[in-house]
Amino acid sequence: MLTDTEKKIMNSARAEFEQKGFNGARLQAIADAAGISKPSLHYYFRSKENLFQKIFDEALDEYMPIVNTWKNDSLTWEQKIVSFTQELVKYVQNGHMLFIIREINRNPDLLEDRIKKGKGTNSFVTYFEEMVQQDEIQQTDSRILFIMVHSICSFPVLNSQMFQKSLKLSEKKYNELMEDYAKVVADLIINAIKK
Amino acid sequence: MLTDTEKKIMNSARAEFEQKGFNGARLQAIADAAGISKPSLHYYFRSKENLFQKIFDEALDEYMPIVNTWKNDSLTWEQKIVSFTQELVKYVQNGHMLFIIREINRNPDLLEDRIKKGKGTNSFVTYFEEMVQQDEIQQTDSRILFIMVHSICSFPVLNSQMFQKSLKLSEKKYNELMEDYAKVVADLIINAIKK
DNA sequence: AATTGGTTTGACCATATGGTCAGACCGCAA
DNA sequence: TTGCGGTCTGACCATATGGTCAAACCAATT
Repeated sequence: MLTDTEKKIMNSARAEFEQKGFNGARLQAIADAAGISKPSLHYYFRSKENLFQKIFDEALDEYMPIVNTWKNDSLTWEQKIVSFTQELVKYVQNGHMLFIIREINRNPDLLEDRIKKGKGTNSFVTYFEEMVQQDEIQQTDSRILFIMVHSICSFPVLNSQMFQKSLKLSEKKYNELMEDYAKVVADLIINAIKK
Repeated sequence: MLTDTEKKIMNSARAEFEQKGFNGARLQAIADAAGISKPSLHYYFRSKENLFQKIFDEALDEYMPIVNTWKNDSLTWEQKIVSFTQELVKYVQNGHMLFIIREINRNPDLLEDRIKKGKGTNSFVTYFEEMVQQDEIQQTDSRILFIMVHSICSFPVLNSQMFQKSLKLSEKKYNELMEDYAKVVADLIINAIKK
């Protein structure tokens, strides 16, 4: 269990690391935001590296907890796709996607270490494999579908700044467009793979 | 025109900044890689900030020089999509996409400044607008199509590490899959928007 | 009141890093 | 040869930053 102080530290550390990245993050800033002194940081978490590991691990743990959609047998495959895309977009919007990608790129060992530690990347590959078996779906490589759906849902959030400028939209307008996007895109995907 | 030394510096600076990010990059490392001394860096480029700006601007300039596809009138719209997706995937693979996204996220002013400086983000929005007019295409929001196509092509490259682990593929196998991906995905997009 | 164990911090250290400066180096024109 | 403009660098500086340590603080126990 985490003490009160540890929670405060984790919270401000998460904010700092996510916004600035490992290299940009400052322990002093984390300490200040948590309302404690720098030595206290080291008292609870040995080092910057160690604190970062905790935050990063946590981010990967929380990566996509959207399993309900797939387990719900009363949904048709079309409904599952609609629900999944919407949930995924929503998830990425509040999530740690860019943080994870950025830091993995900085240091690929982060993923390797984690896999060695047992915790795999909990993916939804199998769900896609099953879905593609459906009679009404044309023959499709489930892996390609898997990658495509994730891309469609994640990238517009990651790259929002560029898209906003390209389309000359305010942040508000862009977010409005995103709501449409999630719906329209699900239909397009369904349309694309339906026989 | 750039002197020989300036070119060497730009090259090693580009490599360093792209791999480590602004905060992770070290001027000493750039100087070493260029085979010159640190003061020489400051002689040619006033400061780290300034050198970074040059590299970043250049990266944005080179962002997607794939205009030929669209200007080629002998191609059907289907062929254009096929060609465009393949070119785009190829571009992102060698490109600076993650670098750009990472740094914009670190400091959104980077984009703002550039737009104020006149250089817009050269997008392909208009091409999509025109294409969607086609009779054989069902009514589609060109902006959504624009975002979707870019996402499909860019994200698999950015997030390659995660996808590799999720799908339990070696880097080699993943790159092979990517070749299929570019083709298959074009068909899926066409299928999705065709009447 | 005194002791003890866990918690917290001011003061400090070693190192890394961006940046500066006086002077060396070098090709070339006078 | 000399002088000059441009190029280049060793030595140095100021500051930021991760990390340490001895001492203070404090609640609970005896």
